[in-house]
Amino acid sequence: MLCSDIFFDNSCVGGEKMAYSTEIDRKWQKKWEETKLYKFDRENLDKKLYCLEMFSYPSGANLHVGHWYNFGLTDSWARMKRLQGYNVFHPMGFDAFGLPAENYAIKTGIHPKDSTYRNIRTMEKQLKDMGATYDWDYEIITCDPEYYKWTQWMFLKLYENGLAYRKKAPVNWCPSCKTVLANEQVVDGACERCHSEVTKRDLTQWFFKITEYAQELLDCIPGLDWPEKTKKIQTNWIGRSEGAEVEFRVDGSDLTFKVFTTRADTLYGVTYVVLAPESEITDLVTTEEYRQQVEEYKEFARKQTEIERMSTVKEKTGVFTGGYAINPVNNEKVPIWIADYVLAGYGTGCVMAVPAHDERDFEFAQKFNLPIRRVIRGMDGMPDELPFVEDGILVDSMEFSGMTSEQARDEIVKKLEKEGKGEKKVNYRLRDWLVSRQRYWGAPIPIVYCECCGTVPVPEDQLPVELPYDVEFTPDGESPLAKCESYINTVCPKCGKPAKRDPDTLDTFVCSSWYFLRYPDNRNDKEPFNREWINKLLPVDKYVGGAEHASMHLLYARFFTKALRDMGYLDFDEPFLSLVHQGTILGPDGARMSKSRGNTISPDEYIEEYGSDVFRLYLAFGFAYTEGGPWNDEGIKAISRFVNRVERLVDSFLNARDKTGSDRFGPDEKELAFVRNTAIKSVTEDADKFQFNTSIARLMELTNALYKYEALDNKNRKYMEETIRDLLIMLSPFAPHFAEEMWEKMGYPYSIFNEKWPQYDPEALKRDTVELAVQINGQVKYKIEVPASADNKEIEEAALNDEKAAVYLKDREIVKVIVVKGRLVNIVVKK
RNA sequence: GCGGACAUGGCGGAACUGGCAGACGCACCAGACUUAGGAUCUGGCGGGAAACCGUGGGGGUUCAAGUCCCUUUGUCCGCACCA
Repeated sequence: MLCSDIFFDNSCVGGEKMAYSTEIDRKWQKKWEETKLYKFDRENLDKKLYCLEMFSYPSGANLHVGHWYNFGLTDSWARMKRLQGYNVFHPMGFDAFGLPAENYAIKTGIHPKDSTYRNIRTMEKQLKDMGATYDWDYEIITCDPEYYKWTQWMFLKLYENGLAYRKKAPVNWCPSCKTVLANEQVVDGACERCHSEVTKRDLTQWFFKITEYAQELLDCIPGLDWPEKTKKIQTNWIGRSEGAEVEFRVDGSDLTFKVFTTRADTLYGVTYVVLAPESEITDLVTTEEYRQQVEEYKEFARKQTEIERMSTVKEKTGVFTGGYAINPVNNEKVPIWIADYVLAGYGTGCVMAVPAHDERDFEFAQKFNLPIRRVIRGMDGMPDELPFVEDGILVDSMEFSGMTSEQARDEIVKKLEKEGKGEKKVNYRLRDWLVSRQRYWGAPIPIVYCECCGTVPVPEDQLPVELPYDVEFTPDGESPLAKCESYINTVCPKCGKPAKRDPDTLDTFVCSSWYFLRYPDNRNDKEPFNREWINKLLPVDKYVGGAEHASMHLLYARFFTKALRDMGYLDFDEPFLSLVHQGTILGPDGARMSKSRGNTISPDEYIEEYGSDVFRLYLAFGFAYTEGGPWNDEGIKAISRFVNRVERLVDSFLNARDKTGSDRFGPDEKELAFVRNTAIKSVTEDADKFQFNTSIARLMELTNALYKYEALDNKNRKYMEETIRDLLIMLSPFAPHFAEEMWEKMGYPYSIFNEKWPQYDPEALKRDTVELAVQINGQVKYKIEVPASADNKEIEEAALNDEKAAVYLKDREIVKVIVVKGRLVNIVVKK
């Protein structure tokens, strides 16, 4: 038993202490810090590269596999870029406001501020243990008053520029989180965070006018180096739709209302109009006789949860208001209904119903016995039973009859335009961003309400509006800050009379909408950032984080950037030029990791056993980066073996260093050179596009080739050393501590990270002869060896004259021969 | 319901612009070294006795298809009464 360690441990080869471990990690982390290896160089900005991971929420637990996958591998990428001569700016910080800390406080009584800062300390330590290249001088923490002061400043600037406004509107309410939510935070009718069913509440809340930028947000998407999927999500989220706005008059009154339609060609088929139950004009058109049923229906609609309302299978409901509208194209009187299939937030909240040519209207009309009038026929006898929703030829539409739908849309709107009753209109699905939250742990909204002066922004020199510490934050639907007398009661900055502060805090997405702008200038206490300086450092060149932020953070950050540009604070259009999403590492059972499933993988245990580099390397090698996949214990063991294999290679090289070698450059060296240069080329290209698995594969091949070469009796030690040198440099981004240790072992000067990334020699990739596959009618039958320089004619001859060819060509006619240089020869024959 | 992505050995995953499918690794098998092996090294490894067959299923285009087109199934994602 006593000896088992020695026997079963691989640490005693060649009498020297072997095996990379956490000790090596610590050794180099210390040295890197002491020598300030990763300090960003503020001078040489012509080759700057801003590499950023989405910062994270400081949770109490240790870093999980997902953090390592995102941070560790992006760090490898950053390290490679550094070796390639880039001046890499790679900061890290914390998205520290948010619900978990507050909920934790409600449960345990520990103040969010205390738990958050404690968690941040733990996480900082863990991130340092990971050995990433972060320059901590640029750290930011969004719950620091020095940071949220500027978040509040952002709010005020948006307010001054008409991009922040307050309105009363039906807003999404999560009964469990006891706060409102932005549209983006409602997923399938449920709260994104706690999955409770979201309901509607009529509240006065702050909004950011992101819709003002809908078109530009859409227009810039094609130019972004982002995953297509993410671009598509944003495009759909913005949801541009072209149509017309048409004005209807209410019968017997001066009142008018507009409807948005993409099918102006069907205007002659309108048989009724429908208002959203929440629409303000509902009350105005409702007649006394129908008032009660309208009120009852409004109540019914209001009570529904989002999930109920969104259900497309449910039967249509609605009631007649008693009022009538006049169709502007033919002055026909049509009844006005209200129904919850019309959404208050989209378009004008009113639709013209054309049951003959719209499925929803058709269903509704059938149920309530409303007239259905065909005005479109299918083209060329195309089947056109109702509801016929395609384009076609107009019928029964006065002078427009006979036109195509496309033509009629234009002509009808033109006519309405002349009469001032309609115009072309682009509509967006995107709604303004609701930013108020009835919670404590967030940046306070810097607004004061004064009885005399009304809504008064807090003057800049009074920022930050600090969060009070002693607060009762049990949520009851009212903002915790509202109950904090000392906070809520203040004086009006304008007139000095008593006034009240806004009791809400800002959505944490506001904090993360501009943090990338603050990193480069995080100590600036005069302004959020210096314009000239961030114009030099931004945009972010490579942004890496989860795909779940496609329609929220990434859209908001783009909006902020554009708004700040237009307000004159910066001079670029987009914050993140290139974006990568990491995949998800699943549990060994292939399911999403979760405590309840008991399939979580704790990085710490593996790091303790194998060291941080082995863990990182496994994450790099075992998965397609953007896909992720199931964890596999065997995989990490394999990587550990690979690391040991490299170390043994270095050791055996060193043991024989003094022995004489040759300086020949024969076939063996040529073969080694081929593998070496292939590796350089492939690793450079693959790692650049976050294809780490194939990068590591090429390094394994190079290691295998070196082993093969090492086994030879007579070798060119100088060339072998050069090759090992390249191997270590290329391995260093992925296994930084280990590579640094091997580098030192080889006797090279500190640090490997100050070396130059190797460049491949195209000559070494050329082989003297190449093997080509020969196909007969597309099937590979045999192989031939030809000089690499052979032209098509020579290759064809070699293929046809090969001794193996005869069998296949006997009694057959050669139709043609296709030669693909360097690949194959295809001989097409027939009997 | 609409839109998109994906589907490759026992497993994780490779495959340029249509050009030898299965790189690299795991697992497995054999051998070597060994008192020993869960260490290390060497070799093998899609199926099939072979002809041949093989990239979810079916069809097509092409000299040639994992890759392009049509269709179908399954998984995942986005949107979901958007007028």
